[in-house]
Amino acid sequence: MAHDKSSVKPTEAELTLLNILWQIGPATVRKVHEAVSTTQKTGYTTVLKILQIMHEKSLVIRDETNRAHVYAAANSETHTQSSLIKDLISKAFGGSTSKLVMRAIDESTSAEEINDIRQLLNSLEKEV
Amino acid sequence: MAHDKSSVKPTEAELTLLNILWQIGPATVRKVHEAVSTTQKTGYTTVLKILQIMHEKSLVIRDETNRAHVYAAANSETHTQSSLIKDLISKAFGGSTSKLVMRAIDESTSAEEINDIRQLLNSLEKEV
DNA sequence: TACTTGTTACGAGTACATTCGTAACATAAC
DNA sequence: GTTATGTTACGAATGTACTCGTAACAAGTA
Repeated sequence: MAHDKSSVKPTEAELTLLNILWQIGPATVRKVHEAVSTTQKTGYTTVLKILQIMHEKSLVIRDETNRAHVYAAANSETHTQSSLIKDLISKAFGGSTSKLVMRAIDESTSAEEINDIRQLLNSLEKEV
Repeated sequence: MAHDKSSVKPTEAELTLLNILWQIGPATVRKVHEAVSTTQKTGYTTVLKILQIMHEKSLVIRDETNRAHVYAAANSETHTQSSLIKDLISKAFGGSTSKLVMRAIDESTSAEEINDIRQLLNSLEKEV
């Protein structure tokens, strides 16, 4: 029950590795370590250990066919993003999605970003 | 430098207490504990200790005039919400605000919520 | 003054997150 | 078969979050 798939919130270090796995797809520890090393200085066994813990938590799946195990994210990026957003909405926005959206748009200084959001809204208007 | 005002991200327990302080305004430990007790079973000294830690981190300010100190959130709810959103955007949405907004809207099942967001978008369209 | 009440301060224990060194192991190269 | 290389597994150390019991203290009450 404790390590139920949907109830596990990845930690910060775990989220970093998930981002890499979503980007490059299933990968060995070595590949993940190479990728993470471009932005941080983290030891190889640290990456290994975190992936092992994530495996215990079912945050990743692991193919043990070859000697170098191949890790992959257990959940899609979309699914994880949704769950992180829901968590933030409930803890900091009183459960109100629209409040979060408004606050996010307040932060959006880039014109391109605003355009993206505007287009999204337009398509929403048409659908409903 | 470590406890610079803007760089401190409240922990989960801290955010719970901040929510209470934003709601009821400046309050003693007793008041905060009473409020938190309606939804959780947390000891009085636990609330006290967390408020003391938050004071060290400058997440709250404290009036020591009376024997029972009066605590208040150091930053506005809006400011804190913005900083939490920025954090999430950078860690789980590749820095893209619009991606977060889209994902948030995907989650928004309530018609009322969607209406709120639509109105927000309409006002945005007019402004720009 | 002694007692009761309510408060802050302190310290310790538990749990989790993160780090990495070392050992154990498998496989390939020689 | 021995060695070198690359891998996983294990365990320990550190730091942070959270919890609460107990002590110390302040102030009113009898």
